[in-house]
This record gives sequence, C-alpha cells and structure tokens, in this order.
Amino acid sequence: MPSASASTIVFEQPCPIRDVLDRIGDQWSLLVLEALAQRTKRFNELHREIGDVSRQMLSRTLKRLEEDGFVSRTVYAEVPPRVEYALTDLGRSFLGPMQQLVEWADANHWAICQARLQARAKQRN
Amino acid sequence: MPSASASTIVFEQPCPIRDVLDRIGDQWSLLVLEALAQRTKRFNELHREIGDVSRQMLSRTLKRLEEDGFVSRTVYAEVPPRVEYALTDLGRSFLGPMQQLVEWADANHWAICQARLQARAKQRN
DNA sequence: CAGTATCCGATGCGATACTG
DNA sequence: CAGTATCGCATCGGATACTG
Repeated sequence: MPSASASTIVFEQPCPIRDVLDRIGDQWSLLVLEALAQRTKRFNELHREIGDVSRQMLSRTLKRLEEDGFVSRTVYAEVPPRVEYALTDLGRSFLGPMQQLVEWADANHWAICQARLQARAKQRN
Repeated sequence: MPSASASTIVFEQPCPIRDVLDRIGDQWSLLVLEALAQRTKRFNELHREIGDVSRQMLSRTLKRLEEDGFVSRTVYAEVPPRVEYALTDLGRSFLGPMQQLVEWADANHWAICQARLQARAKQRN
C-alpha cells in the first residue's frame, strides 16, 4: 500500500474513470490494445497493421499506454534494434470490459448514425 | 458553422467504436449518463449534482448526447420553463457496458496510479 | 429556469523531416 | 528498425457575460 504522502499525489484524480477514459478515449489506444491482444508485436508490425496511424502517434500512444501500465516495452540489444510490445496483466484484465464496449458499439453503430441524421434533419428545418 | 459536407461525415466513420468513444471519451458525458441512469432530471438539477461542470459544457454535452440518440430532451410550455432530460432506449442499453468499464476503473485505478509513479521515477533517473 | 455567445489557453493529431 | 523534433491546424474545455 502507498504511504500517506504518496497517496495524496496518487489520488488527486477525483474520479477513477477519468484515468481510463483519458487513456482509451483517444484516437489510437484501443486499436493498439486490440492489436496486442493477440500476441506480442513490434513497432512497425503495429504500424502496418493499424495502417492509418502515423509513426508519431503510434509512438506517443504506446508511450502513454506503457506509462499507465497497460503495455510493456522490451528492447533487445541487437542490430538492427528489436523492440517488442506486449500487454501487461493490467492490460489483459482490461480486455473484458473493452470487448463489451466494442460489441455494444458494433451492435448500435447504425442507431447512432440514424439519430445523427434525424438531428441534422431537424436542424435544417 | 457547419461545413457544407457535414452530412457526409455521418457515414464516413469506418470504425463503430469511434462513435462511442467520441461520445463518452469526453469530460462529462459519462457523468451525465450516470446521473440520468436513476431517473429523468432537469438542467439545473444535473448542474448541481455533477457540480464541477460549467453550464456551458453541460449544455454542449447534453446536446451531443441528444444528437447521438442517448438522451431525450422534453420542453414543457410553462413559466418558468421546464426542460427534462432522460435516457432513451439506446442510452439505457449502454448502461451495461458502461458499468463494466466503471467497475474496472474503480478496481484498477490504484494500479494505474502506481504505474504512473514508477514511470515518473524512472524518468528522473 | 435554461440556456447561448465570445474569448482564450491547453491539448490532440497529422505531416514532414531528421536520428541512433 | 524504431523512433524523436518541429510545425500547424482543429477541437476541447473553462471563464465570463448575456438572453428569452
């Protein structure tokens, strides 16, 4: 358990869900987690697989996921360099709730689109 | 002002999960949905209950939730005006996955904070 | 009571170019 | 191969003031 002084820093987030949303609410984190759910992967492997993401954003995303303990980064002292990314236990434990979310999104995507169309139609009147 | 091609955007979403994350990934939507999960509420009621949110952002958040079909808005022709917000069927169907996410966040908030502290400690070395 | 208008700083993200 | 540096635009979100 954290000490009293540490806890004042650690718990400055008033709402736990913010930690999670700040991490997965961005453009790429979820796609990265999904890609790593299968197995450990390398940087350019992820880059090819996700496709749309720039190296810049993939790098930032991985760094934040690593900082927050979702992903581990292992560097092998080789030439050319090899870096492997994998889910941590924390990251794997997140796959469950995440999958629920993804399934809901798949099932209700069209309903959301319909609602948007109706809202826009109403606005034009 | 919306651009001329705005309506085309609706169908340009390649990935369903983006619709969901764009909606709940923001600062306030989830809190609003939680507040409305109990029962229908009025604008200032939500404002008082959520507390930190400005009228500005509460208004925007509710509008987006309404546009995406999560929330319904009913205006009663009275003086003073009364406006009630409620979850739609779509909004209610989202409570399940959302609760999963919130529970995971509660359970793992501490682990995330720990990971952040360790990452920061590593950076200082 | 239930909002909207305006301004402004912080952050997100892409494009491009460069590096060990 | 695996990144980082820099630039620039768009969006997010708070503060404040105003409105029907």
